Amino acid sequence: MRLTTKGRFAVTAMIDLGLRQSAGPVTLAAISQRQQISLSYLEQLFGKLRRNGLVESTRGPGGGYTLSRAPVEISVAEIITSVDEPIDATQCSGKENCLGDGARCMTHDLWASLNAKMVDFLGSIHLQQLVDEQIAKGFQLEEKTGVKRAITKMPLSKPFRVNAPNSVFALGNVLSKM
Amino acid sequence: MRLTTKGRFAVTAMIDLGLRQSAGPVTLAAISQRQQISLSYLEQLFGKLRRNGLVESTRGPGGGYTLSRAPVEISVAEIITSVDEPIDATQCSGKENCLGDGARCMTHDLWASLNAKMVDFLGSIHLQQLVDEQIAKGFQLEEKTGVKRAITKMPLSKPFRVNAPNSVFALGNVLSKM
DNA sequence: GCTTACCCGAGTGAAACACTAGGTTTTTGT
DNA sequence: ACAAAAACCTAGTGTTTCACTCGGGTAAGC
Repeated sequence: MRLTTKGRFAVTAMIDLGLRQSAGPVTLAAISQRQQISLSYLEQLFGKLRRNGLVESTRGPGGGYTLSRAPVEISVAEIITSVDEPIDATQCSGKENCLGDGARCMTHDLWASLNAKMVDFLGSIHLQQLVDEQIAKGFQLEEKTGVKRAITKMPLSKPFRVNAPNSVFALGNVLSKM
Repeated sequence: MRLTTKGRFAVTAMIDLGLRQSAGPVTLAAISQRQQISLSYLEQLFGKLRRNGLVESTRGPGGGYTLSRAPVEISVAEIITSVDEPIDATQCSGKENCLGDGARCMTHDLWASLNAKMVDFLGSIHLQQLVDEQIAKGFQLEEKTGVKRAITKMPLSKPFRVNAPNSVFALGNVLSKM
């Protein structure tokens, strides 16, 4: 599993979806505006999410995306591994005797077990929890403005570019607390 | 926090260090050979580890690196955050009102809390545990070959290049289990 | 048949990754 | 004093990934 902003975008979008899907399919255009994520980028992410069975799509006007399962049954691990599917893990991929002289490759077992712990952990956090957290923090659904698709043309404040693959899980140096 | 092979290299090297530092400082050249990590790359990583107070160095012949604390007091989170120090987290870094119309930025709180959980988790895993795990799996220290620095010139099997920033925590799709 | 919205692939600049090259400095053994 | 060993440092280099744009295509609703 890899942790980047890509994963964050996916999780964020999924929460947005979880918060609003009660009113029917949610369009990517709407998520793009609310979460300031490029529409085309969202399309790529949701393509993967759909192919991994996390969301379902309905096309045409009034269409959009819906969660294909209850938010309780979607884990953060699933979302993240869906969008950046890992290619290969260890440099000695597969082979047991990676150091030549019969010595076991430390990296192998080690990282596998650490990986398992990570997946367990992120697998234990479900979308429902994150959605609830947002509601608890004061999220309120906007009133549906009477007519469906009332505001067709809007200023549309383009999501500005962030090109940096900036770090997820940023934090001040942990050491400073010791 | 970002999870890549960079972090894995650092953790692996630190375990190697933890396993052998009882016999005095460990050279990067030795770690490089054992773990198949480029020497210069290791130097860069250990430069950061040293500046973050995780290891101490002694120069000159017979020198090398030692852990600056007991393995019980070094967490995986510290190692990882030491080598790839995060630059910036959210795209709306710092600002509260990121969406303009007073709406709070969902990403902010959300990712902060998820981050905290991750750091807590990786902070709860200590080097000692990983070292013990290796010992349990059959690790044995080589006999010190009498003379210090006995084998000066060796075949030296150069670590081969892996250039891909390949994924850490790789795993088969989680979905397939559901 | 127009609009809406999902779908898809190819391409792009910037950044990070995983190194290499080539040095300098400090310490040790002779 | 000298050479070797080791840490230290800076500046590069090719590849990959990130985050995104562009330009179309396809399915559904009015």
